[in-house]
Amino acid sequence: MRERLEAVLHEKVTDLLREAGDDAALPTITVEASRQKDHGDFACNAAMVLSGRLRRPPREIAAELIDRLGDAAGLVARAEIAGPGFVNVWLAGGQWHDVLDRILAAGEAYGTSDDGKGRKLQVEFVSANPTGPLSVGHGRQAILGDCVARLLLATGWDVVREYYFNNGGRQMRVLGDSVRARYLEQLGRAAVPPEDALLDSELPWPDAIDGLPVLFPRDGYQGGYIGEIAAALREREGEGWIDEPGDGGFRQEAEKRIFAEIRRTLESLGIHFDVYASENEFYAAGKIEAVLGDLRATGLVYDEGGATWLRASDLGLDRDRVIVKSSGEPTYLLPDIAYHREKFARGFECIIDVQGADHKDQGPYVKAGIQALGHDPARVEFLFHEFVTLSSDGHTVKQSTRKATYITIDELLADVGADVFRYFMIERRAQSHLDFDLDLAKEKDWTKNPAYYLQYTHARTYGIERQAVERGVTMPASADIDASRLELPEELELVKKLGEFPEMVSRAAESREPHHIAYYLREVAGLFNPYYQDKDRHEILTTDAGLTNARLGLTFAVRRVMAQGLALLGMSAPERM
RNA sequence: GCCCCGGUAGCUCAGCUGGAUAGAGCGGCUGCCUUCUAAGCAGCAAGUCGCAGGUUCGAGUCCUGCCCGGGGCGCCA
Repeated sequence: MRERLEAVLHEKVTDLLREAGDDAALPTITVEASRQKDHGDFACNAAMVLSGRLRRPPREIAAELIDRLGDAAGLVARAEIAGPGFVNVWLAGGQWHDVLDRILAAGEAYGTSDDGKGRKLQVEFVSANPTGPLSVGHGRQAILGDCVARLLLATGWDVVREYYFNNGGRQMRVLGDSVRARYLEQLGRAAVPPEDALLDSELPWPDAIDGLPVLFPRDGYQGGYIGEIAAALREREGEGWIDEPGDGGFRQEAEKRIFAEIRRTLESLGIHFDVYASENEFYAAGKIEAVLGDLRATGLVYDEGGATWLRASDLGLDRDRVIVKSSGEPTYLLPDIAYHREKFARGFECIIDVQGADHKDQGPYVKAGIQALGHDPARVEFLFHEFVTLSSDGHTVKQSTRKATYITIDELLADVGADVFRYFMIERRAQSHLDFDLDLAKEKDWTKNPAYYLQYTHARTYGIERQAVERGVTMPASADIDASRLELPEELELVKKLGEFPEMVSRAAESREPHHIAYYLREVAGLFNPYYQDKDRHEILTTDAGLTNARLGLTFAVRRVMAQGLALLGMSAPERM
C-alpha cells in the first residue's frame, strides 16, 4: 500500500521536475506512515526536498503536488499541506479493505517475500568451543542467530545454519588434562589444590600435596561437570585409564559429552543447526596447509622471529598478525581463514558471522585473510552482540566464568521456559547491552510478563472463535467476509498496522534486526486488545451476521500476523493458555 | 594511548534510509472492567534525548571534539 502511493508520488515528482527543465536524478523522497492520526495515513516530504532545486517555497510545491495527485485512480481520499510542507495523504477507505482481503488470502505466506531470490546464505552462530555448558551470553547469540536465520528464510534466502568450533588448540588440551586430573583425584592418585588456590591466580600452585602429585592444570576448567565426566569415565574404565594421556581419550570423551549437552540445550531452545564444522576437520583434510601455501604465494605473508605473519597492514589494518607461531602451531586465525575460504567454495553469496562483543577486533583480520586469497570480503558480515547481565531485585547477579559460578541456559530454562527466554533475548537490539530481568522473566503473575502478552493475544483469537462456535456462529469463508463492513477508525488503524507486516519483515531481515519484530507484535497486540476489550462501543460477535463475519475476518488477520511473527521469533503460538 | 558499542522517563529499553507535539514495558498515582473465559482499558505524574559546537528548511538520528559506562588492543581462542 505504501509502495503504491510512493510509486504514484515519484511519478508526479518526476513530472514536476521535468516540466521545470530539471532532468537530473530524482532526489530521495520518503513516504512513510504518519505517526499521528491527524496527519493522515501517510506523509511525504517531497516538497521540502525539492524546495532547494526548484527554488520555490515548499508549501507552494506541496500544493501543486496535491493538485497533480488528484485521487490517484481511487487510491487517495484526500491530501493536504501541513507544517513546513508535508503532504499528508488519507487513503480511500476501500484500500484498507483490500489489505485485509490480501492478508486472509495470503495465509501462511503473509509476510514472506522473495527478496533473497533463493540465493545461498550462511548464518554461523554460537560456535562455542565444547569446554563447558552454554552460558547466558551464548544464549543471546543462539537466539539472535536463529531469529536472523528465520527472517532470512522468510524473505527468500536459501539459509544454512552453521556451528563452528575450535577443537584443535591448547584449550581442548587443557580440558583433557582437567578431566584426567579429576579422574586420578577420584581414584586417590592425584591431588587438586584447595579452592582458594584455584580461584586466585596469585596464590602458589603446589607440585604435590600429601605425597600425591598435583596434575590439575593451573588454568584448568573448574566447573562441576568436569568431575561428572571424570566419574562417568571412572565407572566405565575403572583404573584402566591411569596411563591415558589428557590429550587422548580424556580430551575426546570430554568433547563428545560436552558437545552432546550443548546440542541438547540448543534443541531445548528450538534451535537446530544444519552443519557442525570443526577446526580439526580442516587440519585432517590438509586445508590449513593449503591456505598457508596460497597465502605465501600472494606475498602478503612473511617470516619473522620464527613465526609466520600475515601482512594485514598492507590491507588497511593497523598491524600484522601471527598466523603460525614459532612453535609451528597455527594461531586461531589461520584455520579461521581456511574455514571462511571454504564458505566461499561452498557457494554462499552472503556469509553472516554472529559473534560476541569480545570478538569485535578479530573480524577484520579474517576478512583481510580472505581478501588476500582473492575473495570479496564484502560478502562476509559480522553481526556483533553486546554482553548479557542478569539482574534481580534491582541488582546485577555476579557471573564468573573462572569460578564457574555462572548461571547456565539450562538453569534459566528450568525457571522461565524457552518462549520467555527467547523473547527476553531478542527484545533488545544486538548492539545494546542486555539486562535480563530474572524477576520479570520468572514472574508467575503473568500479567506482567511481556512474552505472555504476545502469546495471549494469539490465543485470544482462538478464544473468540471458540465462543463464536458455542453461539452457533459458522466460521466465515473468505468469500463471506466483506471487509467494507469495517468502518470504525480503530478497525482501519488495526488493518493498516497489519498491512505493514511484510515491509517490517523485509526490513528486519535486511538489517538483521529481529528485535523490530518483537516491538511490532507488541504494537499489534496493543491495538487489538483494546479493540476487543471495548465492548461498549462494539462487539466482535454481533447480531448482524455480515458485520460479525467482517470482524471475525479482522480477528483472523490478527491471528495470522501474530502467528507469523511469533514463528519468526521462534516462539510457540498457543491456541489457549 | 588506539579501536568498537552504548549514554533517551525512577528502572529496563524502542525510535524504521534526518521529519511535525520523542514512545513502550515495568514501577508510582487515579478511575473503570470482572468479560465475546482471563493476564484488560482510560488517564495522570515523570525528559536539558550525556555535554559543546557544526551541517540544513528541519537533528535523538549525520559530522567534529569532549565526558561517563562496557568490550577489545597476545606467538590465547
